[in-house]
Amino acid sequence: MSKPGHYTRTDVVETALRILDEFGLADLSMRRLAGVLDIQPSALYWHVPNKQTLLALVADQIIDRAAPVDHAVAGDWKAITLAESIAIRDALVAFRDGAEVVSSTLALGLGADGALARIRVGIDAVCPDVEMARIASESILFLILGQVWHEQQRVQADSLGVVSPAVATDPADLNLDSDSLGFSIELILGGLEKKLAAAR
Amino acid sequence: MSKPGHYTRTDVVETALRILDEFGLADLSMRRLAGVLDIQPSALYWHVPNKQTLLALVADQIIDRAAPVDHAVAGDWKAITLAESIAIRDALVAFRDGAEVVSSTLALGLGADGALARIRVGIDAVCPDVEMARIASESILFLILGQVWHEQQRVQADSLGVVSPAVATDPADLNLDSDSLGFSIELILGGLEKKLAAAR
DNA sequence: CGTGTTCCTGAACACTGTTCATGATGTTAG
DNA sequence: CTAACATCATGAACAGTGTTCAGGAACACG
Repeated sequence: MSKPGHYTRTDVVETALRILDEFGLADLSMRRLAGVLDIQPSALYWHVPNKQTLLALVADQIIDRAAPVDHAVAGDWKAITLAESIAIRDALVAFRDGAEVVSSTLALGLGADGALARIRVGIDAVCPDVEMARIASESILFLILGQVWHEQQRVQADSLGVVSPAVATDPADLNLDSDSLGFSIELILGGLEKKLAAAR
Repeated sequence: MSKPGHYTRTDVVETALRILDEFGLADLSMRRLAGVLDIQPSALYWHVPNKQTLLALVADQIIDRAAPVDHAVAGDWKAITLAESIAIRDALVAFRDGAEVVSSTLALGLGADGALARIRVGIDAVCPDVEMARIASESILFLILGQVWHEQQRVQADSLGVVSPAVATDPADLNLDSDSLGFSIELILGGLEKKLAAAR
């Protein structure tokens, strides 16, 4: 970095994203971000009203970078929803502390709505009750966020050497966790299918 | 407060719990806690190694105060699991920012394991696959935490007057949210029942 | 040339969690 | 009764945090 000229809002968000990925959310401070950009901390407040909305923009970036899903190749509505969910999971895993950032942004209602929208498309196609569809897709989103957050926090705890090496994160467990997320989503989709059949 | 004598660890945790409930997590600082106890902030570090474990103790208190469930009166395993889940939800709702405190404590693996244990009892009774039972109960816990966290954050946002009054929290919505949590848990339990039937 | 917008400086405010040497209690042992 | 000890607190300090604000360079437009 240390470009001499002026910065744009996009530059600030992208740099924040890099700091987040390299050093984690705890080390993503306004002063550090300003330092990397070779700028005074106060200068950041021209681009962004406060840190919370900065984090919301970061969260949006994380979600927006989730890989697209080809619905034709995926299959039926359950396969589509599952594929979209995995895509979002992968996007969260791609950045350090991604789940925590998106979680709090979502809780504050400041953005990252794209995630919910992508989960909903497959469900809306077969679920006429919009309230039911909302609850089901929100449930899946909570599942993803909770799981990935838990996983990422455990990785960080391991790297700090707090946990005994016997239970430390085995690389093989990551695939296993991906499977377990798929399994829990299948639980919800199976339950939803049952409800839909009963309603008809 | 402002008792002259010495304090015990329980006193500290209980006072923290009261501050949390009255002013929220953001206003629960070590200095404020010390101030309420009429004590220097450094004195807290005799009772507790750091703030994180203090919050873990607070989280444990929140979970421990969840109302017990009479399994005989509840019904089958699904009814038991649902009743336990609702009990935990109510415990989280009982304290301001309760879901956020328990969430982060759980993510850090510092406590609040009682919640997961209570959700598991009904599932373990019918699910022989322990891995499957673990995933299912964790899913339900994530669902509860995500939902209540979202709800509590929205209430706080409303009280700050950030949101338009038209979408502000209607007291009637609280029951509705309780219903929606029950519904999403039923989705998982229904899906699990399906998987169990298929396995046999 | 002057006016206005854009982006940034530098200092300050009011906090935060945490550490450390010191000290005042009260209990227990010789 | 006195000496030792664990218990619980003090007060100052350190190193950070998000945020505000008056001011100042650099550039574009008419």
